[in-house]
Amino acid sequence: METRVRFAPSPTGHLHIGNARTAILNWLFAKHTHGTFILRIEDTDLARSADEYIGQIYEDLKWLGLHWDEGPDVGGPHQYYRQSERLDIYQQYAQQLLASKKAYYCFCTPEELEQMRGESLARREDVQYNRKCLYLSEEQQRSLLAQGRKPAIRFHVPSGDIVFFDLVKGDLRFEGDSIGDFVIMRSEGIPTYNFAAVVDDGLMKITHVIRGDDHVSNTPKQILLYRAFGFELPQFAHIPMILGPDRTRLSKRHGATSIDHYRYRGYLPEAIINFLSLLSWSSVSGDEILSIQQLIDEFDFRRISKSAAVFDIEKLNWMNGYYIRQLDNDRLLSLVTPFLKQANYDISDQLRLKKVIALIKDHMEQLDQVVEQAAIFYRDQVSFADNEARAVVRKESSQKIFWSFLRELHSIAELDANIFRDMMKTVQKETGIMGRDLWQPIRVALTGHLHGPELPLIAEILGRDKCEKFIRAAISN
RNA sequence: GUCCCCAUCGUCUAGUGGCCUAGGACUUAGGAUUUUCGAUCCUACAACGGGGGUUCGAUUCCCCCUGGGGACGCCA
Repeated sequence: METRVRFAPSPTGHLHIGNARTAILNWLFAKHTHGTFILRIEDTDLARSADEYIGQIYEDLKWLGLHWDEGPDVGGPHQYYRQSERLDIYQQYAQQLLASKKAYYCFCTPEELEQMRGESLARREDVQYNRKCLYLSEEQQRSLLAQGRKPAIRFHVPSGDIVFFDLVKGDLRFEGDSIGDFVIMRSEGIPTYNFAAVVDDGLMKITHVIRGDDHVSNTPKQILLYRAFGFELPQFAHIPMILGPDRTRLSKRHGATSIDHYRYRGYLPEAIINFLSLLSWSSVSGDEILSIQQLIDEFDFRRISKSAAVFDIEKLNWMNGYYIRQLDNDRLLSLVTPFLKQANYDISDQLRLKKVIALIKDHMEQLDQVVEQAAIFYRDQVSFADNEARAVVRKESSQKIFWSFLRELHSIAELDANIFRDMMKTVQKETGIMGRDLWQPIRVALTGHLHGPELPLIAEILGRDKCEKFIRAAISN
């Protein structure tokens, strides 16, 4: 049987890390099984949904490389793929439940419901709808309707346990009595999430529902709906949540959580996918650096752990740096160019830029760091990073080195890495200073930093004249 | 309050009764290399939440406790 999975985000903001992980897992599974990956936009929350976010979701997904086979923009055999365009379908299915008495009108107002909830809570009782409207007679309903009251529609939850097998959680059991009659249609004729999702998943013939852990308690409700409609039940796979460092659900207060933030900071999609895959999952081999193809090949629900995972930015950074180091220089050059342009660097000398990139490649964990890393090559004046750097330059021995270095510089016409090394040897002999004490002052004079890329190559790229200028500046500092 | 789920180094995880003196990765600390820095390589620190069972033997199976998370909405 062909597998059909869907990623169904709500356009209420940017694509979130957690949602992205859900999308990735759905996509990986679709690829693994040669199935169909569907994008469905769940925009039934009129107040919070916005069209602009739909475009952003497309962009983020495309950037990650997760292309969909059916969706609002590409169409497909189960038109439409935006819930706001399917309102009449939901209406029709709701009427069907009403007719078969599996659902009923509820005239309670939000205020009344709120009050009821408050009272139950105060009495330390279960907060469930009390089925007040279930017992309304036909006449009462008619008169309420005649008054112009707009009722919501509630599903009448039958008693009895609901059991199902979850691909990652295993056997799950819920007591029917612990589930209250839930609203499937709001008074304005808009479906609620649980209802719309089931109608769509049923109609779109979704075979596997892969989604976040936070939906497990929705699942029994949905199963009841599937049964009420006679839809074939999909397989469920509830993947663990991603947590912040304080072990609560990852959210804005933990820092950047939207995928586009990571895109703009210069994280690589393959690093993001690799990293996110490793949350609550591990490969059989234990390898952690895995290509997209390997992730597709190795996808297996049985290897997804049941417990939540903390999002560790440190490890993501390391992994992104690793992926950057693996990039070939031309590719890195093109990836990094937009950042340099944005920072107004004069990158007309591409040959020089290439040397710069090759040099700082090992020092980057995010692409946007190219701006600060390359800064030393695109300025006319050295500024010292901190007091420690300034102190190094001011040391008496450092000043000795500078004078000696300057003399050497005057004896040459052109500077390259090898000549620089020879010069350093001479300076060492002349001053009797060696090792760190010799190299660090020159590094700081040339770059302003205590740390940085290989010094001879820095000198080569800077060139004779700039080196002279910077050393002179360090002397008079 | 009710329902559901989870529990191995600081973090991500391996582990499905003996191979575990619990393995790997990130982080941190040392070292090697580099006459400097980074990258790289090596080494080290560091965990089975507690209590009961079952068993010849429990990280692994069962129960309780504790801790954490999620849901209980005319949000998704």
